[in-house]
Amino acid sequence: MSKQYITLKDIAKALNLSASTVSRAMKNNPAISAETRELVQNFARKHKYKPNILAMQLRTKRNTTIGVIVPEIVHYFFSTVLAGIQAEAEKENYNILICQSNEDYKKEIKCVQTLLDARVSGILASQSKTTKEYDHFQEIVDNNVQLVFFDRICTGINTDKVVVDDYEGALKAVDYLASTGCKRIAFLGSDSDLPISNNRRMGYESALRKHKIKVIKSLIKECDTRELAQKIIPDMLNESNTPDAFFCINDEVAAYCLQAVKAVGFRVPEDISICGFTNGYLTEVTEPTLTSVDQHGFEMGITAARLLIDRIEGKETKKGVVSKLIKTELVLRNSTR
Amino acid sequence: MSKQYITLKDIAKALNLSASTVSRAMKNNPAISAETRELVQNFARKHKYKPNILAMQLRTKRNTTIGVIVPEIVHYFFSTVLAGIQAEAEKENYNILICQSNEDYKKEIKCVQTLLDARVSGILASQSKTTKEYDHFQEIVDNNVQLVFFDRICTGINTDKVVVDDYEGALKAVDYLASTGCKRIAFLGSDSDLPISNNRRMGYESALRKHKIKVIKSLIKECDTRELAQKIIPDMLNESNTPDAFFCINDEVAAYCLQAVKAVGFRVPEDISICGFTNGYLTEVTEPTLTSVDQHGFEMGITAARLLIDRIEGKETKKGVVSKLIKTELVLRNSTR
DNA sequence: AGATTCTATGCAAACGAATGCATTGGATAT
DNA sequence: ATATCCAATGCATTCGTTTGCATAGAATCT
Repeated sequence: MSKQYITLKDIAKALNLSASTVSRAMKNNPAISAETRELVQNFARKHKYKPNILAMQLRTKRNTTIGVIVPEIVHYFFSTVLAGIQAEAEKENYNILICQSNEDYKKEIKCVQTLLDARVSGILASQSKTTKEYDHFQEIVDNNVQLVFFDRICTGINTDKVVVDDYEGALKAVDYLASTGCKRIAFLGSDSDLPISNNRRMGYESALRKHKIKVIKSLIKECDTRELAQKIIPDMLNESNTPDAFFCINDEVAAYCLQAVKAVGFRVPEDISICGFTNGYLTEVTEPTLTSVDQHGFEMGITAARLLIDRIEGKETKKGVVSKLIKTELVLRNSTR
Repeated sequence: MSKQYITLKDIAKALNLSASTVSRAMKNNPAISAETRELVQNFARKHKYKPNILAMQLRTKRNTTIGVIVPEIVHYFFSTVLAGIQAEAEKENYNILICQSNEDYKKEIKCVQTLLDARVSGILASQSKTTKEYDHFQEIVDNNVQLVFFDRICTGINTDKVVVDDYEGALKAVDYLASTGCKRIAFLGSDSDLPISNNRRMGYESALRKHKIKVIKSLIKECDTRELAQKIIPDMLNESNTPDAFFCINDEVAAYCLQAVKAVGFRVPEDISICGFTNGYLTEVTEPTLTSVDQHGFEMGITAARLLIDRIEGKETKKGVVSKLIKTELVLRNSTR
């Protein structure tokens, strides 16, 4: 279709030079005289010459596109990470190709295929919740394509990763809750296969131990969506010994938790404290506003992209697996004492 | 770096055929005998042959990547549109390259360059708020690259577009407000240069006229961010004749409006009704929940991608400009009577 | 002046796939 | 038996760049 772009050969012909000379002149190759260089570059500028990246990449076998696989685009945290990836990639003149798995294993496989087909030189991935097998990720590695996981890492495969310090985030949050007098702190988590949930539970338990509070099984639930929140939380509030705090796996659950708690007549934070995880849009518009653990998604995106690009360009030379931790930050608002 | 992929030539050598035969066999070219076809395709499958898209595109000069320019990725509406674009593009085996202008004119120019450099065959764009000149968009057209605007269209350039029916959305919302008895309905809009804001104001005014309510200048403000909301709204509430409804340009402003209104002691919706625009995450977690106009971002993404791909493939043959309207939907919740 | 070096350039072959145009061998027609 | 045709395959070129190597002419050395 579009064929209006001018090529090296066109320039060469116009200037009575060979394509190789033009190529070198454009790249400031010292073998080319200053005059010709100027001549060529001026001509190129004037005629808006754009090198054909396809041809370039075909020839040099190096490609400046990286692929990203996220479970969902319409999601505060992931879109924040995407923004970070985009920022860093752009700085390094990489393009990013984005795929969405929709939390679906089959779709995730298709994403991998799409990205490998596109010959990306590296992939940043966050695993879908439903993924239990890893052959598709293994295929990436087998094809010598760099792979870095972020946030939802894949435990079945040994490769670089960037994760939020979930343990520490949970620890700080629950420590804070306990230090303000909460004794029966509930943990609303996710599938315990997911490291992010598991690590937070460990942080949660550590904090409890630190405060000499017993870990009670019935206060730990798998509850990571709006639907589950609206089903599970009212039940928990009906039991004899109601929680006096909820530490939630994400802001959404925390927000619906807030509603459920208020609906039953408890005051927040006087009777029950609530803390979320993400620190996204929602935190400022709930009533009361929501205390939450910030995951620094933008920074995570930058870090992950940085690491991937360093791998691609051979600047990160560590032989084994590189793991980076992104620090969390507890942001206090009015849903906690 | 990555050179492990197997090529047509490799297959040819292994099977003692020529590359052209292999190429044709892979494409089910009838000139090739059934046996050879099977032979080749089985071999290819077994060795996970992936055609090199770069080479293919270089040769055929058609490229299946489309670029997208959005003002912000971390934004409910735009991320929804992105998801729609992604879904449609994937269905048609197109890849999408995403750029973010950050509402910055200079950055937007850079986005265009990046996408043209990448030789995308089409671009979907939503203009940044700060853009007042259009040379960069013109360059897209000049290079014979297809261009479709969505949502924030560029008035300075004559090309296909997909927009929300802002006029009708505003009309429906304000009509509803008036029909529930609101008499002094404020409009919190955006820069009047932006068609989306202007069209909504017109819808707003039409609704008022329909209900024989006078349009009052002081009830129309430019207020499209959290910061402005927190500054402007309290002032409006302090005036003698306070509004009894706010129709806001987005959910965010509506949510902060809600807070400001309640802070002064008004009840929502009894004293003052509030209506947002977007119908995103926020609407369910405010108190009361927020009535809002749904923009059907996902559908917009699909429609825009569809149109662009049809243009690229020559299936949309209309000579002039194609404009598509996405219908809105008023979603009633508890912030309106 | 002849040999050597350097400077600036061009030639040609890649990269991987697609494709118009041969070419081959066998089958059919005459 | 020869001419004709078709089916199946190969050759060679092309897309736009890059790059090792060759080469031309000028400059320097001896």
